[in-house]
Amino acid sequence: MDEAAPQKGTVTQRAIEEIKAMIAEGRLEPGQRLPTERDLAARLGISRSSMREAIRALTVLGVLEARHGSGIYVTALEAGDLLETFGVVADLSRGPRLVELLEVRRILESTATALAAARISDSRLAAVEKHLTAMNATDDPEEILAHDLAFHREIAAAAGNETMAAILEGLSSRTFRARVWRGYQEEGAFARTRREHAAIHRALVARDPEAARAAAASHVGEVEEWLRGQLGP
Amino acid sequence: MDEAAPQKGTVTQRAIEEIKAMIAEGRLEPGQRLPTERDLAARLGISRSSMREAIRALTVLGVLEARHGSGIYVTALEAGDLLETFGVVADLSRGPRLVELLEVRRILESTATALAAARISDSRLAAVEKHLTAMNATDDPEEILAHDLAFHREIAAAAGNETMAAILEGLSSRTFRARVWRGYQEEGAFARTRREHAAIHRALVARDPEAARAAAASHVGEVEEWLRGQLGP
DNA sequence: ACCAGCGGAGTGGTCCGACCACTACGGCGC
DNA sequence: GCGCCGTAGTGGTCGGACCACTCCGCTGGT
Repeated sequence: MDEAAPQKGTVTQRAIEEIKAMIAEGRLEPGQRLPTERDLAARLGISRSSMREAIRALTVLGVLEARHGSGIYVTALEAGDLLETFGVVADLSRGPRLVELLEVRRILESTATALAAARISDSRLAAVEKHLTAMNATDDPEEILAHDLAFHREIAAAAGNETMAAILEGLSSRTFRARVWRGYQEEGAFARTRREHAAIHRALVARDPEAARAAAASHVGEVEEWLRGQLGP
Repeated sequence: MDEAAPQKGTVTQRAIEEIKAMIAEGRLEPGQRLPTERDLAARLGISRSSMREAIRALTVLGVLEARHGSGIYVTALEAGDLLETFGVVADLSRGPRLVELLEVRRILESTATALAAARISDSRLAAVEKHLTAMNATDDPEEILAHDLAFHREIAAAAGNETMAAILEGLSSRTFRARVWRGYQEEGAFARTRREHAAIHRALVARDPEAARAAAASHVGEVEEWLRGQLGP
């Protein structure tokens, strides 16, 4: 009955909510240092072990950062910090869920590319071009993949929405791309990939959002369709 | 037994990666039960405390589920399980990042609504209608919000992409909506919201994807613009 | 006066052992 | 055969000890 100060679930869970609330309410600013583990534990009346579990959980979520010997700090709370865990989703997903993730990526990537076409700066466009040529100049799959990722990363950054860029980054996490990519490229899709990348680049140079959207959607859609085919039969 | 290998970072981090790898490689299936904390700790040659921190972290990420007195289990690894942490991002974001999140929502929600227009079943359409009328039949903001959330949730579910639905769910988490909603509706936006919801519903009934896309984009876009205005001047 | 080096205080990281709270299961009594 | 109950085993919590690292002020030399 006394809902005032009951123990909801585990004490660790309570500690997590407590710290989250402190940040949400502005009692803790990004970059600020927290009291020591021992202090925090004492304040909430729990053991240091339980408090450590709470801190560790928030560390993994990208909310806190523990510096050995120095203290615990709130991260900058940038999109990248918080959405890093998105990569875990991509890494652990399989089967139909992979297709769904690619569908989400197709939607976001096409929009991001369209925005980039309208906003991209000349210097950034040069960076995109650099990765495009580097990608076509080598046969090492590992290197190609790296430039492929950088190619799309530059475009996402040019769209001007850090949150979207962070999500796309997670959807292109190394292991995710590696798993899908390997099989896809084994079927001689290199040439097609090159054409698609070239098309995206042309649309960016032409500052043509709709062409960029179509090219990006088609690019991701090709992989999506291939993967869908892998699952069915 | 003794891994002469170098210890990358903390032992807890290593344990987290280890368990994640077990799942990614299929050594652990969804729903399967893990060895006991004491066992796992012994296998990796670390203390139970450190192993507990690893398990807690993965629990918060929605990868594992600990049942007191029973054991530790891998979750179903459904989109909802893994993307629950997405709500944390929404809750801790502020200022410009809120606008970015709304922009992402606008993109996904408009596409989801378009897909729903083409695929929605009659029974689900009836559910959407139910929430629409219930939303218009009350003046309690709390109740309106609840039906508003359910309205969009039904539509997202009808789009047939669980991953997208889970992301949208996170972007509409209670505290997120509550924070933005409150200010927005204070300015007498109820009438406008009703019109927009009605427009979305009409497009669904007409099975018109493009109309649905436009209506949804406009709906979210209105809030987005309002919020953008709140920040600037 | 200045600066390099050292050392100690304080922090997070790890480990241990004990106990509590809860669940599951099998045996006991009816 | 059924249901109750005890017990073994599990995760949850606690307190303390020690280690590894960082930071900063002090010391000693120049």
